[in-house]
Amino acid sequence: MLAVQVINWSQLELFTGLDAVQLTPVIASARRHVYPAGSFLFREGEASAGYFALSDGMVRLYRANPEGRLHTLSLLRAPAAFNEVAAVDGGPNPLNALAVTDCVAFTLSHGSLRALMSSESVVMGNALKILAHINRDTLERLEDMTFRTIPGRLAKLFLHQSAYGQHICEAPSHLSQEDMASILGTTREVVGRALRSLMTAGLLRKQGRYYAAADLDGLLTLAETNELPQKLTCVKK
Amino acid sequence: MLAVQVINWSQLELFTGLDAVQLTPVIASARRHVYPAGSFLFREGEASAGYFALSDGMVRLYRANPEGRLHTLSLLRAPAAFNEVAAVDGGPNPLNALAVTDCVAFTLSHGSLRALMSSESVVMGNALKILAHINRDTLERLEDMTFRTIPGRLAKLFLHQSAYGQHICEAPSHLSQEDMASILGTTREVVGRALRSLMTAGLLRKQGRYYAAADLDGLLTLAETNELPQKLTCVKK
DNA sequence: CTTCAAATCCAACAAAAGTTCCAGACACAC
DNA sequence: GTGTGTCTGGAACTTTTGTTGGATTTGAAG
Repeated sequence: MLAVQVINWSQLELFTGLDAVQLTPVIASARRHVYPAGSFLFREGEASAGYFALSDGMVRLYRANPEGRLHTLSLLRAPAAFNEVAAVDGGPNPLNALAVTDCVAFTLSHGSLRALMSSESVVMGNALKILAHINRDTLERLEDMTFRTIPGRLAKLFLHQSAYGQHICEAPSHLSQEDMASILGTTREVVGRALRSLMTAGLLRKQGRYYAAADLDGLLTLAETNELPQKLTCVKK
Repeated sequence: MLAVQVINWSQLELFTGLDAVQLTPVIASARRHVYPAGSFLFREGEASAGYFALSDGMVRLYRANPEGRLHTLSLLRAPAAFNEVAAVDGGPNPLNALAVTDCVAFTLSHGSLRALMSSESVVMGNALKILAHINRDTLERLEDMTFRTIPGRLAKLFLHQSAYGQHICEAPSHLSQEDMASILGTTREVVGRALRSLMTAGLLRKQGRYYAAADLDGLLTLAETNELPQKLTCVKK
């Protein structure tokens, strides 16, 4: 942590297409922040914290209900960017952002971003693409919650070829049951049960402490139909 | 239907702030379409149908699962606009759009919209606001599905002071149980049960054929906590 | 090696949601 | 009127999910 944390602005989606000169005002208006593990980068409902570019560490974006159950929308590892919605419209942050590890982030206020967007229309175009993309992802999450059972969602999580996009940085095998539960919007016990049933059905197998996908076709079927695929007892004959 | 259907472009959120001159290319690139009741304006997954401005009729935006259950995201009455996400990024339509009644709509292709946005940065700025807003709404829907029980969601639907935003054009009292079910992401029977239990709890009452909100505080409590509020048997003493 | 905290396993139970079924009510066309 | 289709009311049942509680394993720290 002694090394000065830097960030490659031009590889953030919001600033792709800008040359070194155009990036100067971006860098000038960014502010660097450090967050110890367990602290909040910002909270849901608070005034817009602006655009966040994470240069080091890991962050959880989530919502919580009054009883304390979490719904983790994203689990991000640097480099990553988030809070684009509130950065763009200046409204309250839609999510809580918690530092899972010690973090370093560069931020741009809503005002700075607006200025940058109006002087560089490339940035505004990038923002448009980003928001459209977030929209599609959120809608997919909504569909999962509406139509998929928990084993189905779990299967989808294990398929993970960006099934949950860049929103979840870890392979599910390295997530705790608690984390999987909060990603799937349920509780730890239910995830444990689902893991066991997927294993006895042969879709997952245990590698050491962790589960690994064992039958990709089966997982896909489960994710799409909510049904465990029928074993073909006689494939040929 | 003999009258030529027109539309006031400048009162659409995407084109607010444009004067008559600036609106000329918008009008020039728009195309008028007529859809009979029961037909599709566009389908989920198909190539971007572009931006839709509904000038007459009523449209349902929904997703369906393989078993045929519907999730209605919006039920819109003219004037209204939709499919902004696919119009902006040119990707496939995220939802199905079905004409509930005979409809007239004006459309802008992804290409035309892109051209308009690059020549009039006001339009791009408006698009940005719209996408951010849709995002917040979708996220709220997601939270509802994650944390709220069906009676809770139903209570929220009845509160309806834009609880479901401009996405649902009818007051819940005029929606069929089937429609409410597809808005809440469940089935007709479950909605019927929830309606009865809300009525016996005194939160709704029946006015003729329809249900009406009877206890706004109670509905609010239910929507927020998933618990029927405790009747205070002795308020003063 | 011992000890502690966290993560896991597992069973039994409770509650919520989904399903199936059928009987009325109502609206509209004939 | 009579039929026909849609919408509603409601019971009984199944499945899924949530909850509780205790036993066991694991990994890291001492």
